[in-house]
Amino acid sequence: MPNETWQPPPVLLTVDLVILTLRSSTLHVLVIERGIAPYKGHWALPGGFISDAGEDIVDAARRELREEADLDATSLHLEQLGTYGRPDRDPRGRIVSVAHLAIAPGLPEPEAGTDASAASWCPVEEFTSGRRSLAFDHHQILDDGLERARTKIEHTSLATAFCDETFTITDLQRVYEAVWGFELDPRNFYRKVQAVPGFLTPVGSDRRTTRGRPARLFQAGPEHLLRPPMMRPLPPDQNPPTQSETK
Amino acid sequence: MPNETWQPPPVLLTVDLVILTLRSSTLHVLVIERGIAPYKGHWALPGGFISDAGEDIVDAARRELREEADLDATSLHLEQLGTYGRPDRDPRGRIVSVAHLAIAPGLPEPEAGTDASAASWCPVEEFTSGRRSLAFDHHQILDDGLERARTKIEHTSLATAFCDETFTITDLQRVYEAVWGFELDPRNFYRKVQAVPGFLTPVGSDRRTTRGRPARLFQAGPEHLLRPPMMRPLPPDQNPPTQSETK
DNA sequence: CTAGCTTCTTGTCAGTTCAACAAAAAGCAG
DNA sequence: CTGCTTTTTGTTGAACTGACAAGAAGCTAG
Repeated sequence: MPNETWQPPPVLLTVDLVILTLRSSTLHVLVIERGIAPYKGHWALPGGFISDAGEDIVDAARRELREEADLDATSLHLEQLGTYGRPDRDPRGRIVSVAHLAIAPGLPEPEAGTDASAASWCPVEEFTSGRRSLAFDHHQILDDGLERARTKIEHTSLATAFCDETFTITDLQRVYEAVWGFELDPRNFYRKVQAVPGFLTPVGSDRRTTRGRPARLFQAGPEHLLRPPMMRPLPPDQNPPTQSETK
Repeated sequence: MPNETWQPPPVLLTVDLVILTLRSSTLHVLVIERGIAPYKGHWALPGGFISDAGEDIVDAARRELREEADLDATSLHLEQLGTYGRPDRDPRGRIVSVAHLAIAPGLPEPEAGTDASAASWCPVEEFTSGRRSLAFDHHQILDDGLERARTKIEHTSLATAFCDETFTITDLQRVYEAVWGFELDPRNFYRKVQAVPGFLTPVGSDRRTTRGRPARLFQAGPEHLLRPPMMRPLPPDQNPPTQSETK
């Protein structure tokens, strides 16, 4: 019970970033090699302290995005993921981190930031498989970010955030396949995405070609919520009882 | 750029709670009348400061749930909603709040807690309609909590958290209707929920009755993710173009 | 104790969607 | 032109959806 003299204990606030992108059809996350203690020399998610008492949290996330990844937050998707405050998560003391999820299209190779000795894109599979590990509770944060991405591309247009301004339907399919981790039928995918009102806007008869038949170009449509959603099939180990079988 | 002497600014951390329940088929939220400044005498969401530097955030939420609402957190749904840290959100200074969403079944009339002069269930419609207002940015938090509930009962079993241990399918339908704000066909609803594998487990031939034919009793099943999801129909103002019309 | 009322449960049926596969279209390389 | 790749359009049977009818199982009133 708080008495008259009790004062709430102050904590230090950081932002951490799960920045995802697609490189050669594989899902990558941006990680840094820590240049300072604790966990010096280990891999970690980019992030840092709130810079001053007047800085909004999302502004801090945007700033770190710029400082540590040289990415412009105005052009890419950024959302709050969750707040991680286990008392023992940081050996320096009570440090609470507001994690964010960022989705970036394409490519630019990142540069080392202020307190990171190296920053690089790494396939997420390196971490989910356990081959590489992350400092602090960043493994948990990454898992939560991936799960958020997996479920959110089901019923929102988030997948378009992985693509450039204009893209083909096959480009979009690569996003779904990389995030979900299995392949989809191109013919059914092709019609399904176009059947969702407001998901995609065709950009005038423009096309682009590499090897096969040229593909139509689209851009993200006005609708953020996908109805009907792009439901991923259940894992193949489950035998889904159909409504008729159940009766 | 942080120099050698720079120290991250400490902030004060609070937890706030959006506690939802159903009373006579209407969605209610628990609000308190603030007993202390700021906003003394205004309505607000229950919440409070982290009690000490070693308290985990979710533990703080559980504690506030007990202190301010006399609810046992072990038996009800509690999840993190989001973190609100606009620099000007609290006139006392830089106070960051980790909001949580709690779902409670039924009934007990709450009692006034430590720094709340009154606590009571209030229909959410009072706030969403603008008839009543909330202190701080709690209106935003409530809106976010409601939206989270609306979308989450679509593809998770969250709706069962509004019900008692055992419940009828009509009970469950009332939850969906209250949260979504419109009525559903009982006959289609009846079969739809039972067609989702793992959503409901029938409890042995038990029944219960008030006026009509006795209804079967169920309890929450083992599955947390609903496949297929309980999709709400789109708002009636939209004319959904069918796939065949689109072609 | 039967008629009527309420609520729960099962049936039915047409329109729509979905997944799997075939096939056509459109470019390029040789 | 022939073959190869990739994109786009068709087809088809099974499954799901939403709207509604009808039966089942209690209670209450007369």
